[in-house]
Amino acid sequence: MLPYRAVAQLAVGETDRRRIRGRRTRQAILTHASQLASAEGLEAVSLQRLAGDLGISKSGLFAHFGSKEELQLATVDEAARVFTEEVLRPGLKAPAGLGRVWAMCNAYLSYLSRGVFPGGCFFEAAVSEYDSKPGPVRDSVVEKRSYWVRSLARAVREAAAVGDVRSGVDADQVAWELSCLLVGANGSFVLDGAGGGIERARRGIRDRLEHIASRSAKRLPSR
Amino acid sequence: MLPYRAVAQLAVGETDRRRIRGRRTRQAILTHASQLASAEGLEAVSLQRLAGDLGISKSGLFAHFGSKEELQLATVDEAARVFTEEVLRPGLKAPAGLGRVWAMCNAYLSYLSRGVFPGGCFFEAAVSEYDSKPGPVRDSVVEKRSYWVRSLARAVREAAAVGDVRSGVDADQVAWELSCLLVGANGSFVLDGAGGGIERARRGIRDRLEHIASRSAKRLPSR
DNA sequence: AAACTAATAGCACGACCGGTCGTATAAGTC
DNA sequence: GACTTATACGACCGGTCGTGCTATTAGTTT
Repeated sequence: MLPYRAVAQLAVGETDRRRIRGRRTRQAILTHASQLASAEGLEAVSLQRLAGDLGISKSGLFAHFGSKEELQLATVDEAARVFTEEVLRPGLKAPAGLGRVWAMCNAYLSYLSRGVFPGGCFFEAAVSEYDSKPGPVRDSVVEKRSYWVRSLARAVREAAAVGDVRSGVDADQVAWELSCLLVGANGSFVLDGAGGGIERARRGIRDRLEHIASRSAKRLPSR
Repeated sequence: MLPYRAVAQLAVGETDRRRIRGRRTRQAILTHASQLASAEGLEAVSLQRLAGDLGISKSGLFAHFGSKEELQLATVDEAARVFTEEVLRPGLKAPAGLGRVWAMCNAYLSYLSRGVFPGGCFFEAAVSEYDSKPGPVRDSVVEKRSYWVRSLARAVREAAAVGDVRSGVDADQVAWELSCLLVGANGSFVLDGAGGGIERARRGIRDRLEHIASRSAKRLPSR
């Protein structure tokens, strides 16, 4: 591996402005940290490991964050940025209705199967790692995950508002069940790699959505 | 070959207090270790922590197992013993049919809400902790968890065999979806303590079972 | 009571952890 | 040129980890 300086300079080029180099390094750290954390857990990402992988010194890395916890929080934020880009944004492009709910679920399943994070969904891994470790990291992770489930619930309510959903359907219950199937897909995907769980989840979600669809709702696309 | 005296001691069995003392210590260690691991993860159960909690020395504890991995494997086995007693056995008491599937799911939900393990289901915690850490511990945990899902699938097939299930239903798909809802209940229970997720899961599972029930199937009890 | 042995304790090791410190270099400013 | 600030390095600290070696305690046998 090239020494750090060579890499940073290659990346930045000749029009070197101040602070750019540090930012690049920081971004490289966070990218690698979030990938690693999805697979091995946030706690397993030690300063030493991270610095070794990136070919920089532990103390140099440390100086970017000031504490382990700050590094972890920044890693979570980076993962949230990726999640927004890879799941929320494409899912919300679909027009409101059951089609949007379906698109959001498929965006999540695609994000899994494309291996955006090598260890499956970053937030599922982080939530189950931190579920009983109180502190800022847990708070951040839980909040960001719950935002996703709330977005699903909102999409279901919007679908009801545009007349896609039969009356008497509990939107929060539906969203909760959908998120269970998505989490299950993540689990199966992580455990046995293949896409079996993802197809199972797609089938289950389609069933569930067709079951609550009103007669006037459009048919769901195949994916 | 054992010396004759050792054979004699083995024959006397329970009346030998020397062996008893060691066994009781070992059992106390494993009970505490499995409880702790469900809440904080298997890796967080260090010899130091465990010995401190139990008021014994680290090396004394260590001598019972010979390695950290052996301790972890024994802890997993202990958790499996508890799971069998608290979930599988009561669930399988119900006669074959959809009622048994319902009973198994309810046994699991009861095992959650009674707090048999303080950190929710031991195996869900362990699986997500070890999903990308190859080795004997992962193998053991994954095998025991998949045994539970296979048991669910078998119960669904039995229900079909006794005529409780409409034709054309994919038993493995149903079992997979049920396990997703149960896992979701565990997640909600661990995250926000209350029984909201458990009731959500019960509702979802009941819906799902009624949806696949044949006309001849008996009504499900309230729980 | 002495001998024996399983169970437990004491102690030290090397590896790794997060974190601190002083120092060196590179780039921008005066 | 000298000065400033951002950036990274190497050496080191106290602490925890799993583990091994040796001593001690307690219960049984003779």
